[in-house]
Amino acid sequence: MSLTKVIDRDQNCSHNGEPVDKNSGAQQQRKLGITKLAEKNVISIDKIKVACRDCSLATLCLPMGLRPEDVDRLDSIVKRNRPLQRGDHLFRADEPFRNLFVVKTGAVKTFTQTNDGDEQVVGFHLPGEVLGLDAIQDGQHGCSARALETTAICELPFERLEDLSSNIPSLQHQMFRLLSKEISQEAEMMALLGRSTAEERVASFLLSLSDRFKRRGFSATDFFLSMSRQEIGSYLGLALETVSRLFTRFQDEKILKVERKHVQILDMDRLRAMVNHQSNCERHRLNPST
Amino acid sequence: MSLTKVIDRDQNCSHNGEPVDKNSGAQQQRKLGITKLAEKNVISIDKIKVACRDCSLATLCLPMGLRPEDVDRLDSIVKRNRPLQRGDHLFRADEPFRNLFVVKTGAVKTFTQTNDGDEQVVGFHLPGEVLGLDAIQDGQHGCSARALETTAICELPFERLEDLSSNIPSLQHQMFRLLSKEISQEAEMMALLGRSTAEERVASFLLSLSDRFKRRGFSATDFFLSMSRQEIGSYLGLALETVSRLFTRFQDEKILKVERKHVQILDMDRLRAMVNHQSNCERHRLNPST
DNA sequence: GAAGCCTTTTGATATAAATCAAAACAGCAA
DNA sequence: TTGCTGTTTTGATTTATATCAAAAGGCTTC
Repeated sequence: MSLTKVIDRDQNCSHNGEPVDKNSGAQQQRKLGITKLAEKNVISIDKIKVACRDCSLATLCLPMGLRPEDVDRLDSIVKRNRPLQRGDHLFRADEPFRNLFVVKTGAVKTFTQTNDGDEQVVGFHLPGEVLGLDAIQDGQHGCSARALETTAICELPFERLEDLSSNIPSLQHQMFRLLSKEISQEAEMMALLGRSTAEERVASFLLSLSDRFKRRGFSATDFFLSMSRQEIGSYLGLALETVSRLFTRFQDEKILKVERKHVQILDMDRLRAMVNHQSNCERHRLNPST
Repeated sequence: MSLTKVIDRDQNCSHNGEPVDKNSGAQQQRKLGITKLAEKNVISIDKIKVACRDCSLATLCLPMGLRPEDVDRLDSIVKRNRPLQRGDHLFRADEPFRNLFVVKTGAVKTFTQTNDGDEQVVGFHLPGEVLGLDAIQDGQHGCSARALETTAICELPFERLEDLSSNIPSLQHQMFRLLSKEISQEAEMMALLGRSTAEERVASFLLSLSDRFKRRGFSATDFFLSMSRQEIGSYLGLALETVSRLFTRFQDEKILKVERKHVQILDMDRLRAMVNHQSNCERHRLNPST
């Protein structure tokens, strides 16, 4: 039956479900046997329908900082549909905008079409992250969104959210913060794309994922990528081959252990150092004539 | 006296003052004689203090779409200080966030510091554009802002703006739209930086300026750049030499006429075509083997 | 109006990363 | 199992753009 299949895929494709005990790494998550799988199946279905007040993402997501009664009012407008399968569209560019979406479990990519027809990835979205913010402006989506793996979504009708915001100052404040956060993250990404080397971009990308996983209760050093090298490259403005080569190099340098989609960060400090110093020291070192 | 000097500089450095009659190009703006200058002086001082309801930017700026009485309520919280001189800071990165700023006349750049000490430009802001939106999130500015020329600013205490938003649903809506617009513009910029050639970036940049000038009542084809090649390059992720070379090339190809900061767009269509087709056709044409 | 400073242009060269190409590998279906 | 398909890795080559360098041109100051 299809719900079983959902969970089945979730187990096989990725790890980005509900936060797990921090001691159990991604490896172990993957190796859950059939018996556990059935058990988890039930849990997952429950969790998809869980109310905001009981949701483990409450500290990351929109309800953050709201009073319990306000969380319930917010909850009352949230729609929770059946999970998306890998490859399913959440929305498409040019569709009319009606809802904001929050990733509950799984992962989503957003992308636009380039002139030459292939896609340009503009973002990866993990549990607790909100999609559709760019569409408020002119009432239609500026990018498409697709599930990278089995993904549960909370849907927030924007008009109702606006009404609620008018009546709950702390929710309005939270909305402003949310939108502002998106702006400053994008600005950081612009700086990365405008200035950095391939090495720095890939290092930044990994650190960003690591950090986001950590905040969601996953391992910061051991995780699965739910996107392809192609998609990473598109997001970072690099060729997929460049991404692959850097993964290999980082592995050779004992900074990472990479096995296809499975990444382990072995030397977080050196990864961080790349982001901080690469653009000055490293670069100049290559031109000793100066 | 210093106010005279303000206007004086405004005349000499740039054109981005109040919208002018569309027939008078940037060239003519520059050539205003001393008599006109004095006259304009008075007008400008008036205009700096003009209320939202009488402001020529009302259709671009925050009051857009508000009822007149709500515009007045908004106006009541706006602070208007004396203009900034070229090079003056509007705010600095890491300063606490208290206000949003709207450019009234002039132009502002926002930038961050890179590791190696020099600045990375993250945006250019023309009249009617709002600054500081990225700082709502964590209460401090993530970038610095400096006037590129003599610049008048409206200052909006954010807390009071939030209160007002709670009470004026259409203002809240306008705020959401504003923040969302910033998000989608930044996403577009990310796509540009991630994918495009230098040619396409410079073409995009010029088209964006042209469009924004046009909406502000200035000429779309004849304007002064208030930023240096260095700053343009930093913003577009290019070396200043590359920017200069492309200006020269566009001039050779009769697409532009460039004389230092003065730019005239001679062939808008070809400029547009570059943005639309460069990344596919042009690029592939260079590898006829495929 | 000469001197000095900064910005811009132009030229020569180096290089990081893209592109092209093909092999290796993993996942899936029959 | 075997073959098929799509992804990833690895290698060879090309190229767009950065970097280095120096000249030219404006603007400011004395």
